[in-house]
Amino acid sequence: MRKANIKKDERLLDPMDNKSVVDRIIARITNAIINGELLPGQKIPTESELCESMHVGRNSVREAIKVLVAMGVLIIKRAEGTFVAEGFSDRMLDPMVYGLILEGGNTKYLIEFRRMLEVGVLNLAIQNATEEDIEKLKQSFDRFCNTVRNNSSIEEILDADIEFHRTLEKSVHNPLVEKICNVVERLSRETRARATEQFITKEELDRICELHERIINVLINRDEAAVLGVIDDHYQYWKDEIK
Amino acid sequence: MRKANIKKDERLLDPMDNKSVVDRIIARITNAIINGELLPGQKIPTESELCESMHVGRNSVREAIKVLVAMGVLIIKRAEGTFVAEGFSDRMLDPMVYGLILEGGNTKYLIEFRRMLEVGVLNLAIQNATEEDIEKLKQSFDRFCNTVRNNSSIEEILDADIEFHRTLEKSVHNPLVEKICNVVERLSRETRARATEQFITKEELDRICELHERIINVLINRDEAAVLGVIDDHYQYWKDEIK
DNA sequence: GATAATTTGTTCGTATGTATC
DNA sequence: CGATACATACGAACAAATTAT
Repeated sequence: MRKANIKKDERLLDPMDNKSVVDRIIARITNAIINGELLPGQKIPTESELCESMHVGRNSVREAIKVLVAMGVLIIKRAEGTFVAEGFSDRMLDPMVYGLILEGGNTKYLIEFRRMLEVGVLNLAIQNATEEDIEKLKQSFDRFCNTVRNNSSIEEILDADIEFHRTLEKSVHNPLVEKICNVVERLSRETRARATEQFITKEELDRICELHERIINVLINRDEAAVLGVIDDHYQYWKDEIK
Repeated sequence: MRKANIKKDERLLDPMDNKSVVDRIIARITNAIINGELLPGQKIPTESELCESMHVGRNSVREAIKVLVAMGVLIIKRAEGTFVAEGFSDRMLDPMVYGLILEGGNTKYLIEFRRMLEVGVLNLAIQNATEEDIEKLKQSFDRFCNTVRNNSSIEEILDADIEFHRTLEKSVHNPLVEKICNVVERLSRETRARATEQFITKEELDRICELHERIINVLINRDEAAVLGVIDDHYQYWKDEIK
């Protein structure tokens, strides 16, 4: 009956007036988490208890919990209980993955975003990386070069490349940034595999090793001014893949 | 019986061997979307049909659909059917929101990420913005200055600021970047509100107008070298809010 | 080690609300 | 208005997994 007609886009947590029973349960649980009633790692009431306390059916409770589990907010341990997750979860970025797929496989936007992320990561690494981080990065670089010069398959080279970038991202010391980079890398892997097939000549492989070395040098010298140029050169290869 | 024992971390879509009935249904639907069997905007089979074709209970189908709806992958039109979403949905980033909350309200990571995004946005805008975009941004800047100098409330100033940044982000012409910035802005709004209360003196307000103007100038002059400095200055204010 | 209790997983049946024709 | 199709919601029952006794 009541038309509500709230402002409009003030969603994003706190549905509150969503008539759906399931949504109300979701809101109730998430609010409890936000308010600190439910702390990370803590056990939430059993399904039956939630049914009773909220006067709703068990199936509705289950649907609500399932949603939160899929989002990575709750973790179910069967026959033991349901618990609030602690910190980030991989699956929190899954919906973004679906979004990219539904966006029509437009890899252009993804590649552009990835480039943006890499620039940001290098900038942040310049600020936050420790000497130990840099040491690890050097080791990662050596492994990458060995892989490249060892006549490895594209898959292996790509893995080594990703490992290098992961190490770099770790040196930022920001789990949020790390998780997002993670997903973007996995998503753009196929595109990169196709792009990588093109510069399989020895000279190009040498050159890409050199580019990685330049990244390390920029980091060591904390040379912010050089960041954009390095990443741009690094991207020049598969830039043409953008259709 | 069969233990499968897949490689390892090859999750991220394609669970496939998850014993859970609900997860299998989710996998089936998402795979159909990825393979192109189900196209964006298309209607998926009814709950009953899915029950029958997969030999599972109706509740399991409902739980699976609920999950995908919560992720923004499916859209239910009551009494009409359930449809595959087209493109991004705001709720695809909700899980990230929860992730930040569970990460212990550590706003440091969020602010750092936001700063990274702004640098990236400005860089991309320099590459992609049209003259028309810049014109719109100037208008947005004027509105912002008027709001600031009109003795407005913090809320109003913040809204005007966000509007300015939204305009800037639009000029990047990348929906993925736009969506992510969107969410990050909404998330960091509270933190910024607290920070903004501190520099309420007239001189500071003038200065923040000037900073916005500098952003525009950097864009007009396509001055990539100045990007980092501008954003850093822009952040100097609420940098101390990082605890 | 075996049994019982607890808790989640799955299914079925049924009734209700809501939109379309 | 009625008929139909579909989603929403509840309740009951049994299966499976884990823990505690």
